[in-house]
Amino acid sequence: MDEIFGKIGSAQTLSQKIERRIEEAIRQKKLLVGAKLPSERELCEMFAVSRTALREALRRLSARGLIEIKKGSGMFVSELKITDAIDSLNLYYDLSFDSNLIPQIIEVRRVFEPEIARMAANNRTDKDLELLQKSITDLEDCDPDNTQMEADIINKFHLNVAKATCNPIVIITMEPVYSLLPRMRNLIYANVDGEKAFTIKAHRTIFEAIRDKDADMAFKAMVEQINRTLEIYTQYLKK
Amino acid sequence: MDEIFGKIGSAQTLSQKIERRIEEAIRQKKLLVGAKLPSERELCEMFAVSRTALREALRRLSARGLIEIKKGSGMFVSELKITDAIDSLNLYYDLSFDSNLIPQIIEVRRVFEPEIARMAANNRTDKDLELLQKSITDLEDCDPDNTQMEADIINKFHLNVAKATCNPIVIITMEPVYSLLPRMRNLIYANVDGEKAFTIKAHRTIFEAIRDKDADMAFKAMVEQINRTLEIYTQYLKK
DNA sequence: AAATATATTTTGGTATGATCAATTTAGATC
DNA sequence: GATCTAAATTGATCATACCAAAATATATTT
Repeated sequence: MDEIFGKIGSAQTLSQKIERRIEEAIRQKKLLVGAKLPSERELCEMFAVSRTALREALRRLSARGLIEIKKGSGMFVSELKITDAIDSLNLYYDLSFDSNLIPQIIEVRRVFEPEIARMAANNRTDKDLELLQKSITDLEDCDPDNTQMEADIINKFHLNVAKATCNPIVIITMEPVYSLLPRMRNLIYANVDGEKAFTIKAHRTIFEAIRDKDADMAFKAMVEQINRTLEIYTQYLKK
Repeated sequence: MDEIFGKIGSAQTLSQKIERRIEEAIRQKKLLVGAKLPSERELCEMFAVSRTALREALRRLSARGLIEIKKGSGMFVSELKITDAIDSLNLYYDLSFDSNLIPQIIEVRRVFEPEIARMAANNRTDKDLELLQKSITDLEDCDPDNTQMEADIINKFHLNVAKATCNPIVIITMEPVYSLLPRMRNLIYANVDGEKAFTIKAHRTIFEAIRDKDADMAFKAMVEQINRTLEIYTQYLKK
């Protein structure tokens, strides 16, 4: 009990109270996705507040992606997209980008991705395989000078591996991490000769292991791939 | 190019334009963290808009964590906290939670947490150790019948292990997962006799391994703990 | 002169009422 | 029954007034 003088009930503003009320209703599924909210005028009466206060609460909720406001037709509970959260994360990195995070991102990938590859090899569907196959051919066909596109394709491949685990928690867990990759890939690959050939080969190996449902091989191949990424980054740092 | 008929330039509302303008200024560091914005009345004049429109833009920005508004003193560019992004992720998880996901959550933990424990053993600071120590004693002192509190303490312990990795990416990645645990823990522990004794022992072992910087032991102990969780859950399902 | 108490000003928060513009709905027309 | 048109609904913006918290300036006290 060391928080005797913790923050006081933080005098919430009226519009914040309204925001919480509606947010709670959504969290508790009293308002389902797609449901139409009462009109502004009606809500004002129900809450017994002015339109000003009410509208500011609604603006906040829409800024957070909880509701969607359509002029002329009404306000609707929207399905919170994970991109809303990721946008927030990206904004964070835009504002406080710190290249120190790059090794930490790689570390996370080094620890998590091999296991993800193993899971994918065990659980992948034929549909997943098609997507992975497509990423591989896209990568091979990609203009060697277009490093941006190459980076995008590789990201997509890794995201598809995560999808192939058939575990939605894995996907939403890793999505924010992958969303950070474009920030660093260009930086790195642009500076290493002959890297592309290796990259293609490594990814093909991972693909084949998942295709053959060889979980241990998938694990191993992913370890190698990420270790290589780490090496390249370390090299890059020395320059 | 399959989006020939993609959405049109989405008629932005006035307050959204204002929001973007200010957001851009912040992104481009024209407004630095801590900087005080002009007062509402001044901004109205500068943008030549009404207070209503301006305020709604400001409410949005504060909802997203970009600015902080202090009644009576003014509005300030705030240091976007990582917790803003995490809150957003948590909300997403919260809304898309489904008890069918429980085994998949456990699977993710089984794969990720041992590695996290290893990282924690390698990187933990003394400060981290204190927090972990506190969680352990809290757990031992906890009223055996208060399963809710017990669950909270255990969650905190695991979150603190993640923090002890000293890798912010790990925290971002795992925090939303942990935020789901309170929903399932009660469900499970409430139904198993003699579980608490084991739980305490297991967590103490993890703690000691991290304390002694014994990475392999930390890994192993965490594996055991999670496997036990899985067992209990499986038992529970059969009932 | 320094510290304290008080009054004033500044700043964000809320309330009304009016008007504009996009959509939808209801009604009239063919 | 389909189509066009007018009216009603709904969110967006504006202008003005007043409230309340915080900061600042001023007066008072020691």
